[in-house]
Amino acid sequence: MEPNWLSEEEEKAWRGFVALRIGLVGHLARQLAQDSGITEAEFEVLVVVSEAPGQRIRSRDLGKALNWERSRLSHQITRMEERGMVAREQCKNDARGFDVVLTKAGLKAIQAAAPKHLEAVRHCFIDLLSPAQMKTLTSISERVAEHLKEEHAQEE
Amino acid sequence: MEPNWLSEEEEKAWRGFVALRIGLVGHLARQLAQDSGITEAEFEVLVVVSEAPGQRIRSRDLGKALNWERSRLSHQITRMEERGMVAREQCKNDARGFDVVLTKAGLKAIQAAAPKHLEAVRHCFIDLLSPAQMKTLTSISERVAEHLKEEHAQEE
DNA sequence: GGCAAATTATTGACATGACAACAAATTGCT
DNA sequence: AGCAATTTGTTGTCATGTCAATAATTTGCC
Repeated sequence: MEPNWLSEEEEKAWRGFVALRIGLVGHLARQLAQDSGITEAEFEVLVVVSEAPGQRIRSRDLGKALNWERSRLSHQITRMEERGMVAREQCKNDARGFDVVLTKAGLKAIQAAAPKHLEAVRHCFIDLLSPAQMKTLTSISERVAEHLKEEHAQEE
Repeated sequence: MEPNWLSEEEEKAWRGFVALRIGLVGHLARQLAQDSGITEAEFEVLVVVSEAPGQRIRSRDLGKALNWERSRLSHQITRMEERGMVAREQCKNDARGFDVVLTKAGLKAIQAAAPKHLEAVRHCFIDLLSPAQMKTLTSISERVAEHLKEEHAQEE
């Protein structure tokens, strides 16, 4: 099979994306750890739980919102429970399920972290983009997401 | 501090980027594992080493090319040595240094994996983008990379 | 030459995440 | 009701990555 190598433009776009992902995500993770003492994973969980009605959400739904594997979520919740950020409570209707509930400490943590993280995202990303660039990026994301969805649908 | 929340457009761009990064990278990693039985980290190392003159590169330079931490590279090379893909050899001029050398098995692995991975990158990303989108993405990457570089320079 | 500082690489401990095996409860079909 | 299939969640194991501590060597300056 003769590979159809990337053109120079394509190569630049691909390498750029790879560098962007690694550089930006790494930077934001470090910033979050330094400023707020929490990890990105913890931040993501806290955001979803804190936005849920009653600051309580069923594990299943949390997993869907984050698009995480079951086991990953389970491990993460265990760790966050140990750190006192969330608690597990039995689900009322379904004896299989658990609700993840925000604790006071968890609420404090997310309230302290969110504005700083938002500021970092603005400063290192959003504010660097023109409206046109932002629109293009959104359309790219949508296009790829759509494709991956189809791809994944075919596998089943 | 009153947070300056993201507008709808900004939110879409940011969430889109996050989803793009996770979805695409995850997909490519799985594809690489299934098609070629290697991880992304292994692939990256093999690419750089195989492109180096004599298919040999000093650990330090490999680290710079990949932009990896020392320890990460050291662990990774240890694992890949165990799997027979590369070997360590003493550096000639510098008794501190080691060259990472591609083995026959490593060469085979990268030769088998590269076209498939390239095809996956095309199919799931590059071929989905218009030339204009590609240019915009490149400019976004450059803009953010430049910013992060400045940011990082200030810290020192 | 000689010694402090920088460079290069390794190691161990720990956090995280992926995968597979498992357990328990619910659903759906007959 | 009854039983298989599905859903939900946990657990153990392993691969990977980060951080801090360490060791060996080279470089730069006097």
